[in-house]
Amino acid sequence: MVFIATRSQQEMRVGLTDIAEEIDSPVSFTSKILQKLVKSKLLVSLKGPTGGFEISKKNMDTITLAQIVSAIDGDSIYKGCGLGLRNCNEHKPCPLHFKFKRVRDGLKDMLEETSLTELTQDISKGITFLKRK
Amino acid sequence: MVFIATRSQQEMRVGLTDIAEEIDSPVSFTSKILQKLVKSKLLVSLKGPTGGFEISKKNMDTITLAQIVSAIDGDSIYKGCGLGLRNCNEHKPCPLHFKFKRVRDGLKDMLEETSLTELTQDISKGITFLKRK
DNA sequence: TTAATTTCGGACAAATTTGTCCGAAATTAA
DNA sequence: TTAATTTCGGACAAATTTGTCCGAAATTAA
Repeated sequence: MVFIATRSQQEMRVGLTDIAEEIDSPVSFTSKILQKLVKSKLLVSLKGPTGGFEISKKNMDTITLAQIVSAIDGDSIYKGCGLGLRNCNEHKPCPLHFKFKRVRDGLKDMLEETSLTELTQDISKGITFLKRK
Repeated sequence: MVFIATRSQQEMRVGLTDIAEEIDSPVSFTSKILQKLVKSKLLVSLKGPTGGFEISKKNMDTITLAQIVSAIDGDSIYKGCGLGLRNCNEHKPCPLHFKFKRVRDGLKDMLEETSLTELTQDISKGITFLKRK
């Protein structure tokens, strides 16, 4: 998504093969994940020659990492007891409940507060990288 | 481990079947995990009638959650890039590197700072629970 | 010594996640 | 209209994780 976003900012559409290559992921497998993102409306795909994937600039600002994660893996990361107990809840907490909650909320907050544009900007500023050249 | 620890504090040894039942986990599968913990010396097992598992009190204080996690799953949780990139490191960070590091270090610190006795004490105080009765 | 009880270890099996293949559908440009 | 190019979708396959089975080994108590 970060790679597509950087290209979209340059008004460039990017093909499946380029994406897969950039992130070192199998083409067909990458395709499956992109399909999920398209279904979740986080991404637009266009078929045929000159086709590929793109993210509209307006969308880019509103897309958070949390949305991307949910689109791909569902929201199972946010659920469940740290010890895997079925009966654990706020009222009957397991021994790890509150400490675990603190860590998980940290992850949740990070994902919800980080936008796609934010990461994309760091790339264009040259302070972060997707692939060593 | 928490369950065994609470029993060990009462000078009681506990059998595989009791452990599996308490944590709602298949007996044989539980057995495999306990074997790993025994090999890592976090736990002592005794065969034969009146046999079972126990944790020496002195060990209990020194055992951290991090040790337990490492014994079962290895230390893969502490490694790897948040975006799954191979070339990501401090010097060539991926866009998520530092934010991800913060969250993961949060988990790492929590696991390293929490001792088994600590969780066990909360149980005996009745402020946390392993199984709803 | 013997029978009962318990963990151990290895070989499997089931479930889930990750990855592959290929024809169909859609679209572009000539 | 046609050929080329691209994503889509479903059916599979491989790899990994989770779970099962069962005989062997060890130990206890009678």
